[in-house]
Amino acid sequence: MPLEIPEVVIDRLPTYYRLLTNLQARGVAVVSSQELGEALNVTPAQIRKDLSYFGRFGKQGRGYSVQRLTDELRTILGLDQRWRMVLIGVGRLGTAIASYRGFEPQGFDIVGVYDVNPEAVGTELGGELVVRNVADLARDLADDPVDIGIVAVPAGEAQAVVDVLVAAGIGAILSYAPTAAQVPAGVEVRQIDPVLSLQGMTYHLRRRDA
Amino acid sequence: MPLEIPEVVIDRLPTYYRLLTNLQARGVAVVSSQELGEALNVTPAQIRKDLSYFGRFGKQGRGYSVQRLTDELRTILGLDQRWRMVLIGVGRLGTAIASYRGFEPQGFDIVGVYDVNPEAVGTELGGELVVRNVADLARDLADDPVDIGIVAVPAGEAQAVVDVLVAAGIGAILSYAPTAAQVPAGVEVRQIDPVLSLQGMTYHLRRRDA
DNA sequence: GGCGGCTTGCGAAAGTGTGCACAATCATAC
DNA sequence: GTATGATTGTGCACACTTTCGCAAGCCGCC
Repeated sequence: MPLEIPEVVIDRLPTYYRLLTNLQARGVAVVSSQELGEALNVTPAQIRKDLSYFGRFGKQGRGYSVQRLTDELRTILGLDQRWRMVLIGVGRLGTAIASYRGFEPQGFDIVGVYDVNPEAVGTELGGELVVRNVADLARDLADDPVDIGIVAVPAGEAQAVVDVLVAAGIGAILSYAPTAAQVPAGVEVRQIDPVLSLQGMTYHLRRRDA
Repeated sequence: MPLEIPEVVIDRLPTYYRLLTNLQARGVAVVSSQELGEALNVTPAQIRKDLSYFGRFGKQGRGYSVQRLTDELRTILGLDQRWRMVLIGVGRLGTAIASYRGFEPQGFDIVGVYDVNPEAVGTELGGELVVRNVADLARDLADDPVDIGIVAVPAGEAQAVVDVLVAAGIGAILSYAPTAAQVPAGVEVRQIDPVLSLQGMTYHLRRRDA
C-alpha cells in the first residue's frame, strides 16, 4: 500500500464487508460492482476505485469472488483477529452496551467493565464480568493492555476517562458520551450519538413540506 | 437560503448546537470561531464558513453571542418543535432504545412501539407505551402520522419495515439494523451500527504498531 | 475620538474525492 | 478458435470541500 488511503474509503469498507458476509451466507459465489452498488446505494465505480487502493481482486467479465473479497477485506480491516475492549460506565446505557450481542460474533470482546459509582462496583454484569472501580483502570490497563475503550459515562466525566485511556496507550475509543473528546494524534475516536443523527434529519424534514 | 447547502455542513451543525447549549448552560455569553474549533477539533474557518451559509450571526472583533447562535441553529435544524417517532422492534436493542432518556429532552418523543412477536404485543414498555402489532403499523400511521421511524428489528425484517414506513409517507428513518435500507429519494436515512465504527478503527489499529 | 487588537464573512486558491469512459481481459458459446 | 457480451481497473476531468488571506467592522482604552 504505497499511497495514502483516504479516510472516507476506510469508512466504507466495513459496509462492503458486511454485505459480502451476507452474500456468502446466502451462498452467492460471485458478485459484480454493479450489484454491490445497488445493494449499498453507491456507484459501481466507487466500489471498484475503493477496492483498487488495496489490490486487484476482481476478474474482468466476471466480477468478484465473494469468498476471495471477503477474505481480503477481513485482512485489510484487521478482522482476522479478536479485539479486546474495556467498557467504562455501567449506567443505563453502559449496561445495554455490555449486554449487546452484536460485538462478540464480529470479533470484539468486552474484557473489563468499570464505573465510579461504589454501589455498582463489585456487582456482576451479564453473569460474567464483575464491575471494577474506575480508579483501578489505569493500573489494570498497564498490567493487561486492551485495544479499544468504550466510553459510556456522562458528558462531564467523559474527558477524564478518555485521558486515562489515552495515557494507558489505547489506540481507539468508541464514545457514546455526548461530547467531542480531545485526544492526541494517532488515537482513533468514533462517536455514537443517535440524537445527532436525528438532528441532522430534522433539518431536511423541515424543508420537505415547506 | 437561496443556494444549496452541502450535506456535510448539515451534519456538522448538530455538534455545534450541542456544544453551544453546553456553553450556555455554563453561562458563557460570547464565543469565537477559534474557541468553538478548539473544542470540536475543526478549523475556525470551517465553522465560520458553515455558519455563513445561513446568515451573518457574528460580530467582528467579538465573536458569536452564544444565546443568539443557539437560537439560530435551533431554528435552522428544526429543533424549535417536538418530533414524533415510532419504534419498531422491542427485542433487546429496541427495549434499550425505548428506555433511553436522551431523546425526550432534545425534543424527540417515541409515541408508539411495535413488534411482530405475539408475546411482546400487548405488554407495557417503560410504564407508558403498550407494544402494538407491527401488522397495525400501516393503519396507525395513516390515522396518526409521525415524523420519524426507528428501526430496531433483525436484518432480515428491516427492509419490510422500512417499506411500510415509506409507504406511510414517513420522512426520516433511524436504523439500528445492520443492513443498507432501500428508500426512494426524499426519505432521510441514518444508520447506527457500533460494529461498523469499530471495524473502521481496527484498520488503523492494525497499522499503528506495524 | 482616534488607535490597536481582534474576529468575522467571504472570494479565491488549494486540496480531495467522485464518476466517466474506455482499453484490457475473461468466460462462454458455437 | 474465434466472436460475443460482460466487467474490471484506472487516467482524467469535474465537482465538491476545505483552507487561506484579507478587507471590513467592532470594542475598549487612553
